[in-house]
Amino acid sequence: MPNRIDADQPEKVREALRAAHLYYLQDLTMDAIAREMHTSRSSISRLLGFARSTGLVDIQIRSPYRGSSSLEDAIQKRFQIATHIVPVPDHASNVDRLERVCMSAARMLDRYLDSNMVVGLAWGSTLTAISRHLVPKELHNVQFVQLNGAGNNQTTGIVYASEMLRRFGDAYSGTSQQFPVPAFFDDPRTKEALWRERSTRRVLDMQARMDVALFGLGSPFADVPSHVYIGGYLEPRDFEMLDEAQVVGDCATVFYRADGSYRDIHLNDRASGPDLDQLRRTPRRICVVSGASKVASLRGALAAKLVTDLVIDEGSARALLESAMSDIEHASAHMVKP
Amino acid sequence: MPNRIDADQPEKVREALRAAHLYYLQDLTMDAIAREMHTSRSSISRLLGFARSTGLVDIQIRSPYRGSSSLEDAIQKRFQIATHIVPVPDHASNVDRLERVCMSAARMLDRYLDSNMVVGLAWGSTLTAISRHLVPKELHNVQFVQLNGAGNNQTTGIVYASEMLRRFGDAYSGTSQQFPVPAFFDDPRTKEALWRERSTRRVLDMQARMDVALFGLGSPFADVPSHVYIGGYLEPRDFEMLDEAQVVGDCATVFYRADGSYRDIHLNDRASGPDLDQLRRTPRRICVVSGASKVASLRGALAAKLVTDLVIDEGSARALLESAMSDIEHASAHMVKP
DNA sequence: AGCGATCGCGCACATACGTGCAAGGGAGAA
DNA sequence: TTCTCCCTTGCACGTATGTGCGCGATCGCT
Repeated sequence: MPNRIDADQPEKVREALRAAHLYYLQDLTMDAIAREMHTSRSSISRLLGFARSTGLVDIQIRSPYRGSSSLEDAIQKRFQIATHIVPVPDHASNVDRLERVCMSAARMLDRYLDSNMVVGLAWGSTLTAISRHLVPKELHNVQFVQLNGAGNNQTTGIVYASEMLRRFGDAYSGTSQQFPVPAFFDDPRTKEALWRERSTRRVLDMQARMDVALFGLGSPFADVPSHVYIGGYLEPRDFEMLDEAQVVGDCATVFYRADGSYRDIHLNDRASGPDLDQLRRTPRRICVVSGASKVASLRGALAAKLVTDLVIDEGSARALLESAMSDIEHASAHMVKP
Repeated sequence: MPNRIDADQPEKVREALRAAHLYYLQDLTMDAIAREMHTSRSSISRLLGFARSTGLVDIQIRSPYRGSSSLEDAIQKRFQIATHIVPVPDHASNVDRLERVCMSAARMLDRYLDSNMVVGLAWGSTLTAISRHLVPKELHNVQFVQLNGAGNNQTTGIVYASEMLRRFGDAYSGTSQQFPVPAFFDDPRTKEALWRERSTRRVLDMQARMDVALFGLGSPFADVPSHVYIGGYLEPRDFEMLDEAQVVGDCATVFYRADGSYRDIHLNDRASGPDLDQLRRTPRRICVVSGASKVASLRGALAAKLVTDLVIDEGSARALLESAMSDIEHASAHMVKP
């Protein structure tokens, strides 16, 4: 868990900066720094840990302009989106994989955020995992807004959602706006009514003004199906409808098909997530995907043009490309013998 | 010494990026990375060293908006320049101090540089030291140009100057333009004549188009007097002239007084360095100073408005402020009893 | 093909680093 | 004032990391 935000202990921050400067810019050993700063080596070790975890020290990996991974390049070319591949061994468990992708995503996130931005956050296991690994950055007037409700008929889920929002707010000194509605309504008319309420409108307006949206994807076929599918949010007959409608996944509770279509999926009328047409007006839409079982869902999201920036584990990236390749083969096979 | 530039071994770079990602973004131990990458732990250690030294991993210290060091703030306010204080213990030797300031400066430098820039480099012990600690960064079409000649009546100094330029060029994939003239001419007319030559004009034109200038300062009073004063560049009667003219220091062989004046110092007619009026048209002028014995020189340079960004060791920064404070006291003492 | 030079790799050792634990010290409450 | 609680510090230990050295592979030259 990251240390408390730094604004309150100016003395400690100064010492941490000095130690960090000596360690990272002058290559001194902690021992030498301890002598210079008249304290023990272990205190310096802790001080440096503090400096890292509070973002005073910022460690970035920069791929020398796109020559880094041919996988990244290939996806970039094929789908026209910026991609970050997260190296994860193929034999890693799904939990491990998610954790590692989200840790990497969290640490790359500050490249995308800046002061005065409105940032939309989906609610789900991906976002929760990311929120645990954020590295603070000093920003002003950042607003985080929840994209989809978290409640179901058993729990409001609000504690988890608000915990996640709080962590984002803490890390970037921003404010956060909860969206205290159920993930899915039983009756679309309730949603319509609530959507006209001014308190709801405030959230929706904020969503409409987003500069960045951050989300994972759901997949009904995933080895670890997303919250949405197992949390008691949907009834058996809802699942049947999903099946009939050939849904391959969802983004913040809004469902889509393999070809990216979604407008005529009735379940979406009851979903709390943002209208995807509107989501697409957000300039940057960062999608974090972990696990090859989500590739079908991802392809749907890509077809729907929901994603501008993708963070994905290596194995899934490979699977994504392969599935795209085999499409082409099928297509051309289809063409040569009509 | 930094590793060779990375463009030539794409495989090694890819591995280094992967290792760096796993180490810095996912917090794995080198041991774990070695297992994932099927190699030995020591190879990973070396690979990470490579990644750091080639700038694939970029470690920055960010002061949370100006709350960092009150010294930095104070100098900022008093002299209207951006300042970076380098922490160095007071008892450090002059060589140590220079080395550490220059290492820090080198590692901060990439903040200032970008593609397509023209960068002027003075020639002296400060710049040579900086050049030894540069961290590479992938840029395009950067041009480095030498600001002052290096030759004297005993040696051309060209090998050292070109070595320094080469290191800059290597680190930022730029080209470099030497300035193969003596530091000081014996006869100002020779300089005038040479300055009309087209080959010289090319260099001077480039200097006129600089986006960034990087230089140390000379001081005739410094504990370790700068190259200029001990390298056999000046005759005994030149020193007398400096004394008479009340010179306190030089920037790239061009001398100035405590009040910042320099136009009427005749020695400057024979100097190879840039006209200071012209230097001041360069948008960013970064000055690196190490050692309190250069404070008088620095004050002259500040009075002449030669500096927009200052990198200085802590002790000297303190000395600079104190000297400025005592001026004010004297001034006000003068005012209360006229 | 044979030979030497050169490079990269892993081993093993020395050093540097992170962290549980107990003691010290300061702030707040009684 | 005194007691208590909590936070911070340094110690000691185990782990993680850096590096000199020797071996084997590779490349180029004759």
